[in-house]
Amino acid sequence: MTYENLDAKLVNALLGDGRASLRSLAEELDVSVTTVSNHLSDLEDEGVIEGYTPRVDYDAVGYDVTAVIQLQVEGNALPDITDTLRDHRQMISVYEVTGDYDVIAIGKFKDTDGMNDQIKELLTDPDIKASNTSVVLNAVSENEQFELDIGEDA
Amino acid sequence: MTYENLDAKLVNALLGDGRASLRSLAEELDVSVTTVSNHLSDLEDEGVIEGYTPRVDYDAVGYDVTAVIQLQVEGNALPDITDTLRDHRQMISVYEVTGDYDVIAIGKFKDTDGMNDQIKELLTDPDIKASNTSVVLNAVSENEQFELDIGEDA
DNA sequence: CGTCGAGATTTTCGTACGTCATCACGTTCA
DNA sequence: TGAACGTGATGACGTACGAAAATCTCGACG
Repeated sequence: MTYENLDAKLVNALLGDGRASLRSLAEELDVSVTTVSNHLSDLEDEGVIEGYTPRVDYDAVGYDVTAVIQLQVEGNALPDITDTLRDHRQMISVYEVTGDYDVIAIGKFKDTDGMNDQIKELLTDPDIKASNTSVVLNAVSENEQFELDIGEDA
Repeated sequence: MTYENLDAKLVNALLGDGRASLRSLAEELDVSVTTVSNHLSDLEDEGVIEGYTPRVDYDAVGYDVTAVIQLQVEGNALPDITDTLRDHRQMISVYEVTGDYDVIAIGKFKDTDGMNDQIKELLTDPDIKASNTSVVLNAVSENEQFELDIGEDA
């Protein structure tokens, strides 16, 4: 075939417009609609593309405060803590990490009061040994998805 | 009308499937296609929905390492640092924050060597007074977008 | 050891059909 | 008065299917 890395190009094109039609993608990549359809199905089956979402501006709907919460946790309680955090719907990312703290979580809140209430509630857990909360003053970039190198795919 | 919060429901439905057709959305929300089309256009114009993207599993394409980088920066150099970080394509989030550090950035890398190289390069900047890198052992959840309360919209 | 080619496999393509998005219009309902 | 609705027309869209092209496999031959 004429295209070495159609899959990567396809992902990159979709990163530009996640609702682009198969036809417009086909034209952009200079292949047939069928080929786009086949490759896209494959990418979805392989799990490279896990789904599609709108990019919601939470600021615009009243979630004005973002916070980065770092926790030191009793070792054996880690799964419980991370489960709890994940199930908090306003937690957008929860990471187990190396370093001074064991967990880093990022959450969004409607105001600092709501944030304080929720964080205080979390910290009642006796397995949390220490915590540190940083409030985001400015989200320079957030949840960016970068384009793939042409040459890498699944 | 019969629906108090069609906008929020519409956003939530799209969070479930960002490529859903207007017709399927209309059926799901029990309103007409015309209404869905109008509201969706409004949401996009208002900036509540900023666009659409595929959810790419970067693990599946070789970016196995995620790191959280915290920096202390000379005050007047902050804009330069955040600009530099944002322009690094592998940085998915860059926040200016309160607390012990001034900047928290989250990046994805193909391996720890690549990570070390990039981070070391960043830290050559004389305006960076201190830094702390945490490697993600387990991404419990990442870039989740939560559903809106029925009752809130733009 | 290199390469040749027939057959099998994979990939790409064009077509066709039913569905979809969009727009303009007038209507209904609170 | 404004928001939601229905209708109809038009061009675009997604998908299925078989044909065509490219690629791979592997034994045979020089």
